[in-house]
Amino acid sequence: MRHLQTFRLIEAVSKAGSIRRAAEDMNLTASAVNRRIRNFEDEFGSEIFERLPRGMRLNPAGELLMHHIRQQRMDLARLQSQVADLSGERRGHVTIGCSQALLPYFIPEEISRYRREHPGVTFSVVVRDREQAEQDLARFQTDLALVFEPVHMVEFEVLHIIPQPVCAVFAADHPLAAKKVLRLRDCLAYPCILPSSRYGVRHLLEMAARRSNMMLSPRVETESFELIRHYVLKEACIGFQIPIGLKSGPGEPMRYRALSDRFMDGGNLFLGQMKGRSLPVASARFALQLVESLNRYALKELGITAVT
Amino acid sequence: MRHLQTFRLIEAVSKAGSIRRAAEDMNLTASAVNRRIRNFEDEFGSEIFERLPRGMRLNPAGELLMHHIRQQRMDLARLQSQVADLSGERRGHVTIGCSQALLPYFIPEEISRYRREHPGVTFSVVVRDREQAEQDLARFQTDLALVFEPVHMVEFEVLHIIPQPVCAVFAADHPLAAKKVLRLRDCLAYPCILPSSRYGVRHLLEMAARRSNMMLSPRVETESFELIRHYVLKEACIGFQIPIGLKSGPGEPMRYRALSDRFMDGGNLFLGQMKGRSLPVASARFALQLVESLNRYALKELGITAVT
DNA sequence: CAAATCCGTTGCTTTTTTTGCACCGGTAAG
DNA sequence: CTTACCGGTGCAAAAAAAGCAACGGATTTG
Repeated sequence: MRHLQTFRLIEAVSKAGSIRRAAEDMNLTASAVNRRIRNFEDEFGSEIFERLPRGMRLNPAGELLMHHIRQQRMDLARLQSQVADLSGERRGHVTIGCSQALLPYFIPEEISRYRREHPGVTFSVVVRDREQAEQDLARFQTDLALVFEPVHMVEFEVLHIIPQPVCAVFAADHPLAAKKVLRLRDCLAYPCILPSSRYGVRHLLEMAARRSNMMLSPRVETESFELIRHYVLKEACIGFQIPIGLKSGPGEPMRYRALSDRFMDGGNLFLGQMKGRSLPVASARFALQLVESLNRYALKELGITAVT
Repeated sequence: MRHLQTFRLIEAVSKAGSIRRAAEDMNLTASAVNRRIRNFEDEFGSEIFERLPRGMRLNPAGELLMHHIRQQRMDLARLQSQVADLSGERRGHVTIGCSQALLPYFIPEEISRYRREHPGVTFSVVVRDREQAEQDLARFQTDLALVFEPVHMVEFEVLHIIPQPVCAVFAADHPLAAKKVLRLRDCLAYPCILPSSRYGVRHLLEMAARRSNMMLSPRVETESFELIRHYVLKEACIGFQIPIGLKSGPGEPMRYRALSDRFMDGGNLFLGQMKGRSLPVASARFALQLVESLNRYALKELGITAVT
């Protein structure tokens, strides 16, 4: 869009850190970029960059402006989405940030189901840990976030919550498979593989271990939930995950069971958006579908009628 | 601001009803305006005007866009206000729509008090009945509205409420001045002067009259509260107003007393803004001061600690 | 029914704005 | 010191926008 060019330049400069680099990125000369920004600052009534000897950096006014720009851009996108919706054709693009646990079953199923009804809608799925997911929302880089135990920044608006206990994961022939009730202590008797510390599951495990005076000493520590799921099939060890990312059944080589331990808190899976934003039509509808599906899941798998 | 020129043109066309008239208003030729709008429609992805034989009119998409434009413009103004505030100098402009009753005492006092502390802030006061006041808010033409008994559209966000009983107003030498308790029936025994029907006071009076099987037959009907206040001094008749627009005291030639009648409901004075808007710094602070003052007023004059 | 009026639109020229290029002065690092 | 990189500026070229004049269509008016 033509009249937003100046905003794009400002963003480019703020990202590149200098006019010259930004100019290169945008296929312009430094002088053109320089002049546009100076003109804008004049009209705006205030400088928005600090001129450092090595380049430019947004000053506080610029930070405010940057937020306005992103907001404005998103508003425009939503508007266009509404207008497209007005003419009957349901088109649009949904960007969702979600944690790894949703990747194997939940998210693919949901997207495919949504696209079955609205083939004109496309999706971007970005995998983020709970902290990044919220930052992305605040920067308008995603429409929705579906994360386990978010850090709960102020700008996160919760659309739905379902509980997710921490589950132990092991091969079907593992000794623990015979036990009816699993405590953390039982699991730690065996070697284990854990997600790294920035994930919610690890956090909950650490807290439980501390409270019951135990130590977590993983054989393997990893960022990848997928690795965990596959690793427990190779070596007789215990992994930990949340149930929404797992599948049970007689044919599955893997078993899982929720930990039942008075020191072990369960976590929650949050669906949320940027506070106060009104989402594009497609994203809003997809969020509605997610809420409904999460409810159905909670009822079926957990026997719970979730709140909100 | 340069890059908003297209938006201004769109607004002008929508207001003027034709490209040619809009072009004249904006000191341009029709062809220039026409081309800008067509270009914008191309980029936007949808037509925003209906081409009628006698001119142009916004279509639904255009209406949505128009709202976006106004919102966006206001956001920018708020941003600039914030930035100005950042650099220490408190500057800005407050636009408030209010009903006539606030004009003689309340609003002048409040504005002058605010400006005593922040001389850099300027004000626009527009006098509106309750319906217009809310429309202005929705069109981002005012920041705040202070009105008696608004019609309560969905977009009105209430910032504060204080109750205001309907009061009878008469000359100090009027027979009613002797009575301790005033009922509507007492007043209607005398000739009266009433505000016209779109005002809240008249509305409440009508309802009370209907419920008690009486008729309102005003000698004079007027849009002007000021006229009412002065007229009761000339002819021995009764006017009706709300107390915040009245002044009592031994030196005053005029008396007023709240109607105490089981059929007569009191009304409320509402301070509100457009739902979901975040106001410019100056307007937000002024709203805060108004809330505080209204509270003080309610406590002192009405003996009430108001809610919210 | 025809003339007049008002509308949006378009080809072409002119004006204005924006960009590119070359270069300046200044700061920081090697 | 030299080198490299930075933001800023004067001037010419290029691109975008505006003005002008005219066209075709629809409505109103005489």
